Amino acid sequence: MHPTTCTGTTAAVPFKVLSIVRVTTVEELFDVRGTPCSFARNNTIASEEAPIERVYRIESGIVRCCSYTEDGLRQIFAFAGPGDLIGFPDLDVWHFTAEAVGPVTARFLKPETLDAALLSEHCIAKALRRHCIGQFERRERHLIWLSHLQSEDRLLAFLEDFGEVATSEGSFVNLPMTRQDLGDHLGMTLETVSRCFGCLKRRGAIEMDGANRYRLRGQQGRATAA
Amino acid sequence: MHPTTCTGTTAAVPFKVLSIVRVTTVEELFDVRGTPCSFARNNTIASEEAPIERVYRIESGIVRCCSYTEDGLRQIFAFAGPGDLIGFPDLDVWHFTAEAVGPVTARFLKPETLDAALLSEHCIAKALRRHCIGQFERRERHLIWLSHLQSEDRLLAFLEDFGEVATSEGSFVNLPMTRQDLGDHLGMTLETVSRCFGCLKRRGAIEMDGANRYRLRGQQGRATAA
DNA sequence: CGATTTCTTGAAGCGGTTCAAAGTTGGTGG
DNA sequence: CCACCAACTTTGAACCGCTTCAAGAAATCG
Repeated sequence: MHPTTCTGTTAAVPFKVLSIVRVTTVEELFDVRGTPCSFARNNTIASEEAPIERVYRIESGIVRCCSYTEDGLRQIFAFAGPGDLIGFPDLDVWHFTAEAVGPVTARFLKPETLDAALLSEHCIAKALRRHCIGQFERRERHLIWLSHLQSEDRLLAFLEDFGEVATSEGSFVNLPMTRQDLGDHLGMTLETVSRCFGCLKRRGAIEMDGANRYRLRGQQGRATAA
Repeated sequence: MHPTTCTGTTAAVPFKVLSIVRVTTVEELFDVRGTPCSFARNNTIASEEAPIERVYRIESGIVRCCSYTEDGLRQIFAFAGPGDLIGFPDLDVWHFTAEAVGPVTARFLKPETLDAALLSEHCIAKALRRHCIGQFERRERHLIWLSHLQSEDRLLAFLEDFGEVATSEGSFVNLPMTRQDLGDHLGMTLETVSRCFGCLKRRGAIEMDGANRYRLRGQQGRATAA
């Protein structure tokens, strides 16, 4: 039907008029229509089972997306960082809990706003589909970590992955979450996480500056020989 | 824009004219436009990294969706059964391998066909988004199994889950996959899978008719006490 | 029927958990 | 500025569940 020019990256055009302008990317939509908000450390941004009244894009800080089992165990599915989206407009209720690991700033949209954009702009619909699939692939990678890597390599895989997204200051990467958080993400106890940090340091795979800042050192490969 | 009546379930209207008719559900789209095909046991339906030229809906049989790591280990993400969709139109290449566990029949569409439907029918777009999110939630449940349940409960959780979808003949559920397949799905060795079947039988949680047919027996709860 | 694959069972070894205690960090108030 | 407290991290030792290796039983197929 109406052919639409979809540019992948959009330069930050200084919009002042909100009404007529066509918004053709998800990023733009949040920039133009999103409402800023912020959360303190350990605040709950969204609760599992609660109705979805806002969908978020994180601006700064780290959010843990997790689920609590009936026996009180916690599984952290992902740590979401700046630029990441949280929530799908098509769902009625949250399927996970989102909590601020440290201070977090974000922007939110009403699901209806995003829904309307999906109807009128196929580019946005496609971008959202791809986003969903991307998350999907992340979960599958995570599954592979849990079933095929043992603790030390699991932690290393995470650190490599996290380094990609996280802002590295002076080439050290900030790790705002606790050992318990990491354990609940990687399916191991906090003690094992701590021990693995020790092993990785001794092995020379990582360097650390305090307990919460790390830097990868070269291509160290796996502890387990092929 | 054009408001469209979207009925969740569509009665099997006997269409003979393919051209003008509007197709408003994914099911209908596969029924009307899909091409039937079939695969023998252990045939590869799709290979990871290969371009996506067809998206499938399974009609009969079970398909394992998996990925092979560089060290030759296999992770089975899911066993797809009748009615399940395999492949996303938005991706260029397959992000997993799909193989027939036993004989499989399916229907396929060209991604372009589905893409076109997504553009013209918002109902279909929404249905596909929900499908994707559903798969997503499945992976997250799987993650919880892997990190918080031990082998016996993990197998039981799978058997409960699989029983939901699988066709039960005389209330026994057919389990066409091998112990190795189950192990690669549940993150344990084939020996452990076998041993867990033994434990579950002894516990009275399941009944078996041969090695590949099972039946759940009541609410047995978990082996691990709360 | 023999040949191959799949399943079951056993015994030893190892990785991660559990429980326990000490060390470290960061924030608060005297 | 230092003392104190709470939260977090590190380290140690015993224990347990799963893996590994190995052998035998059962099912499947030409």
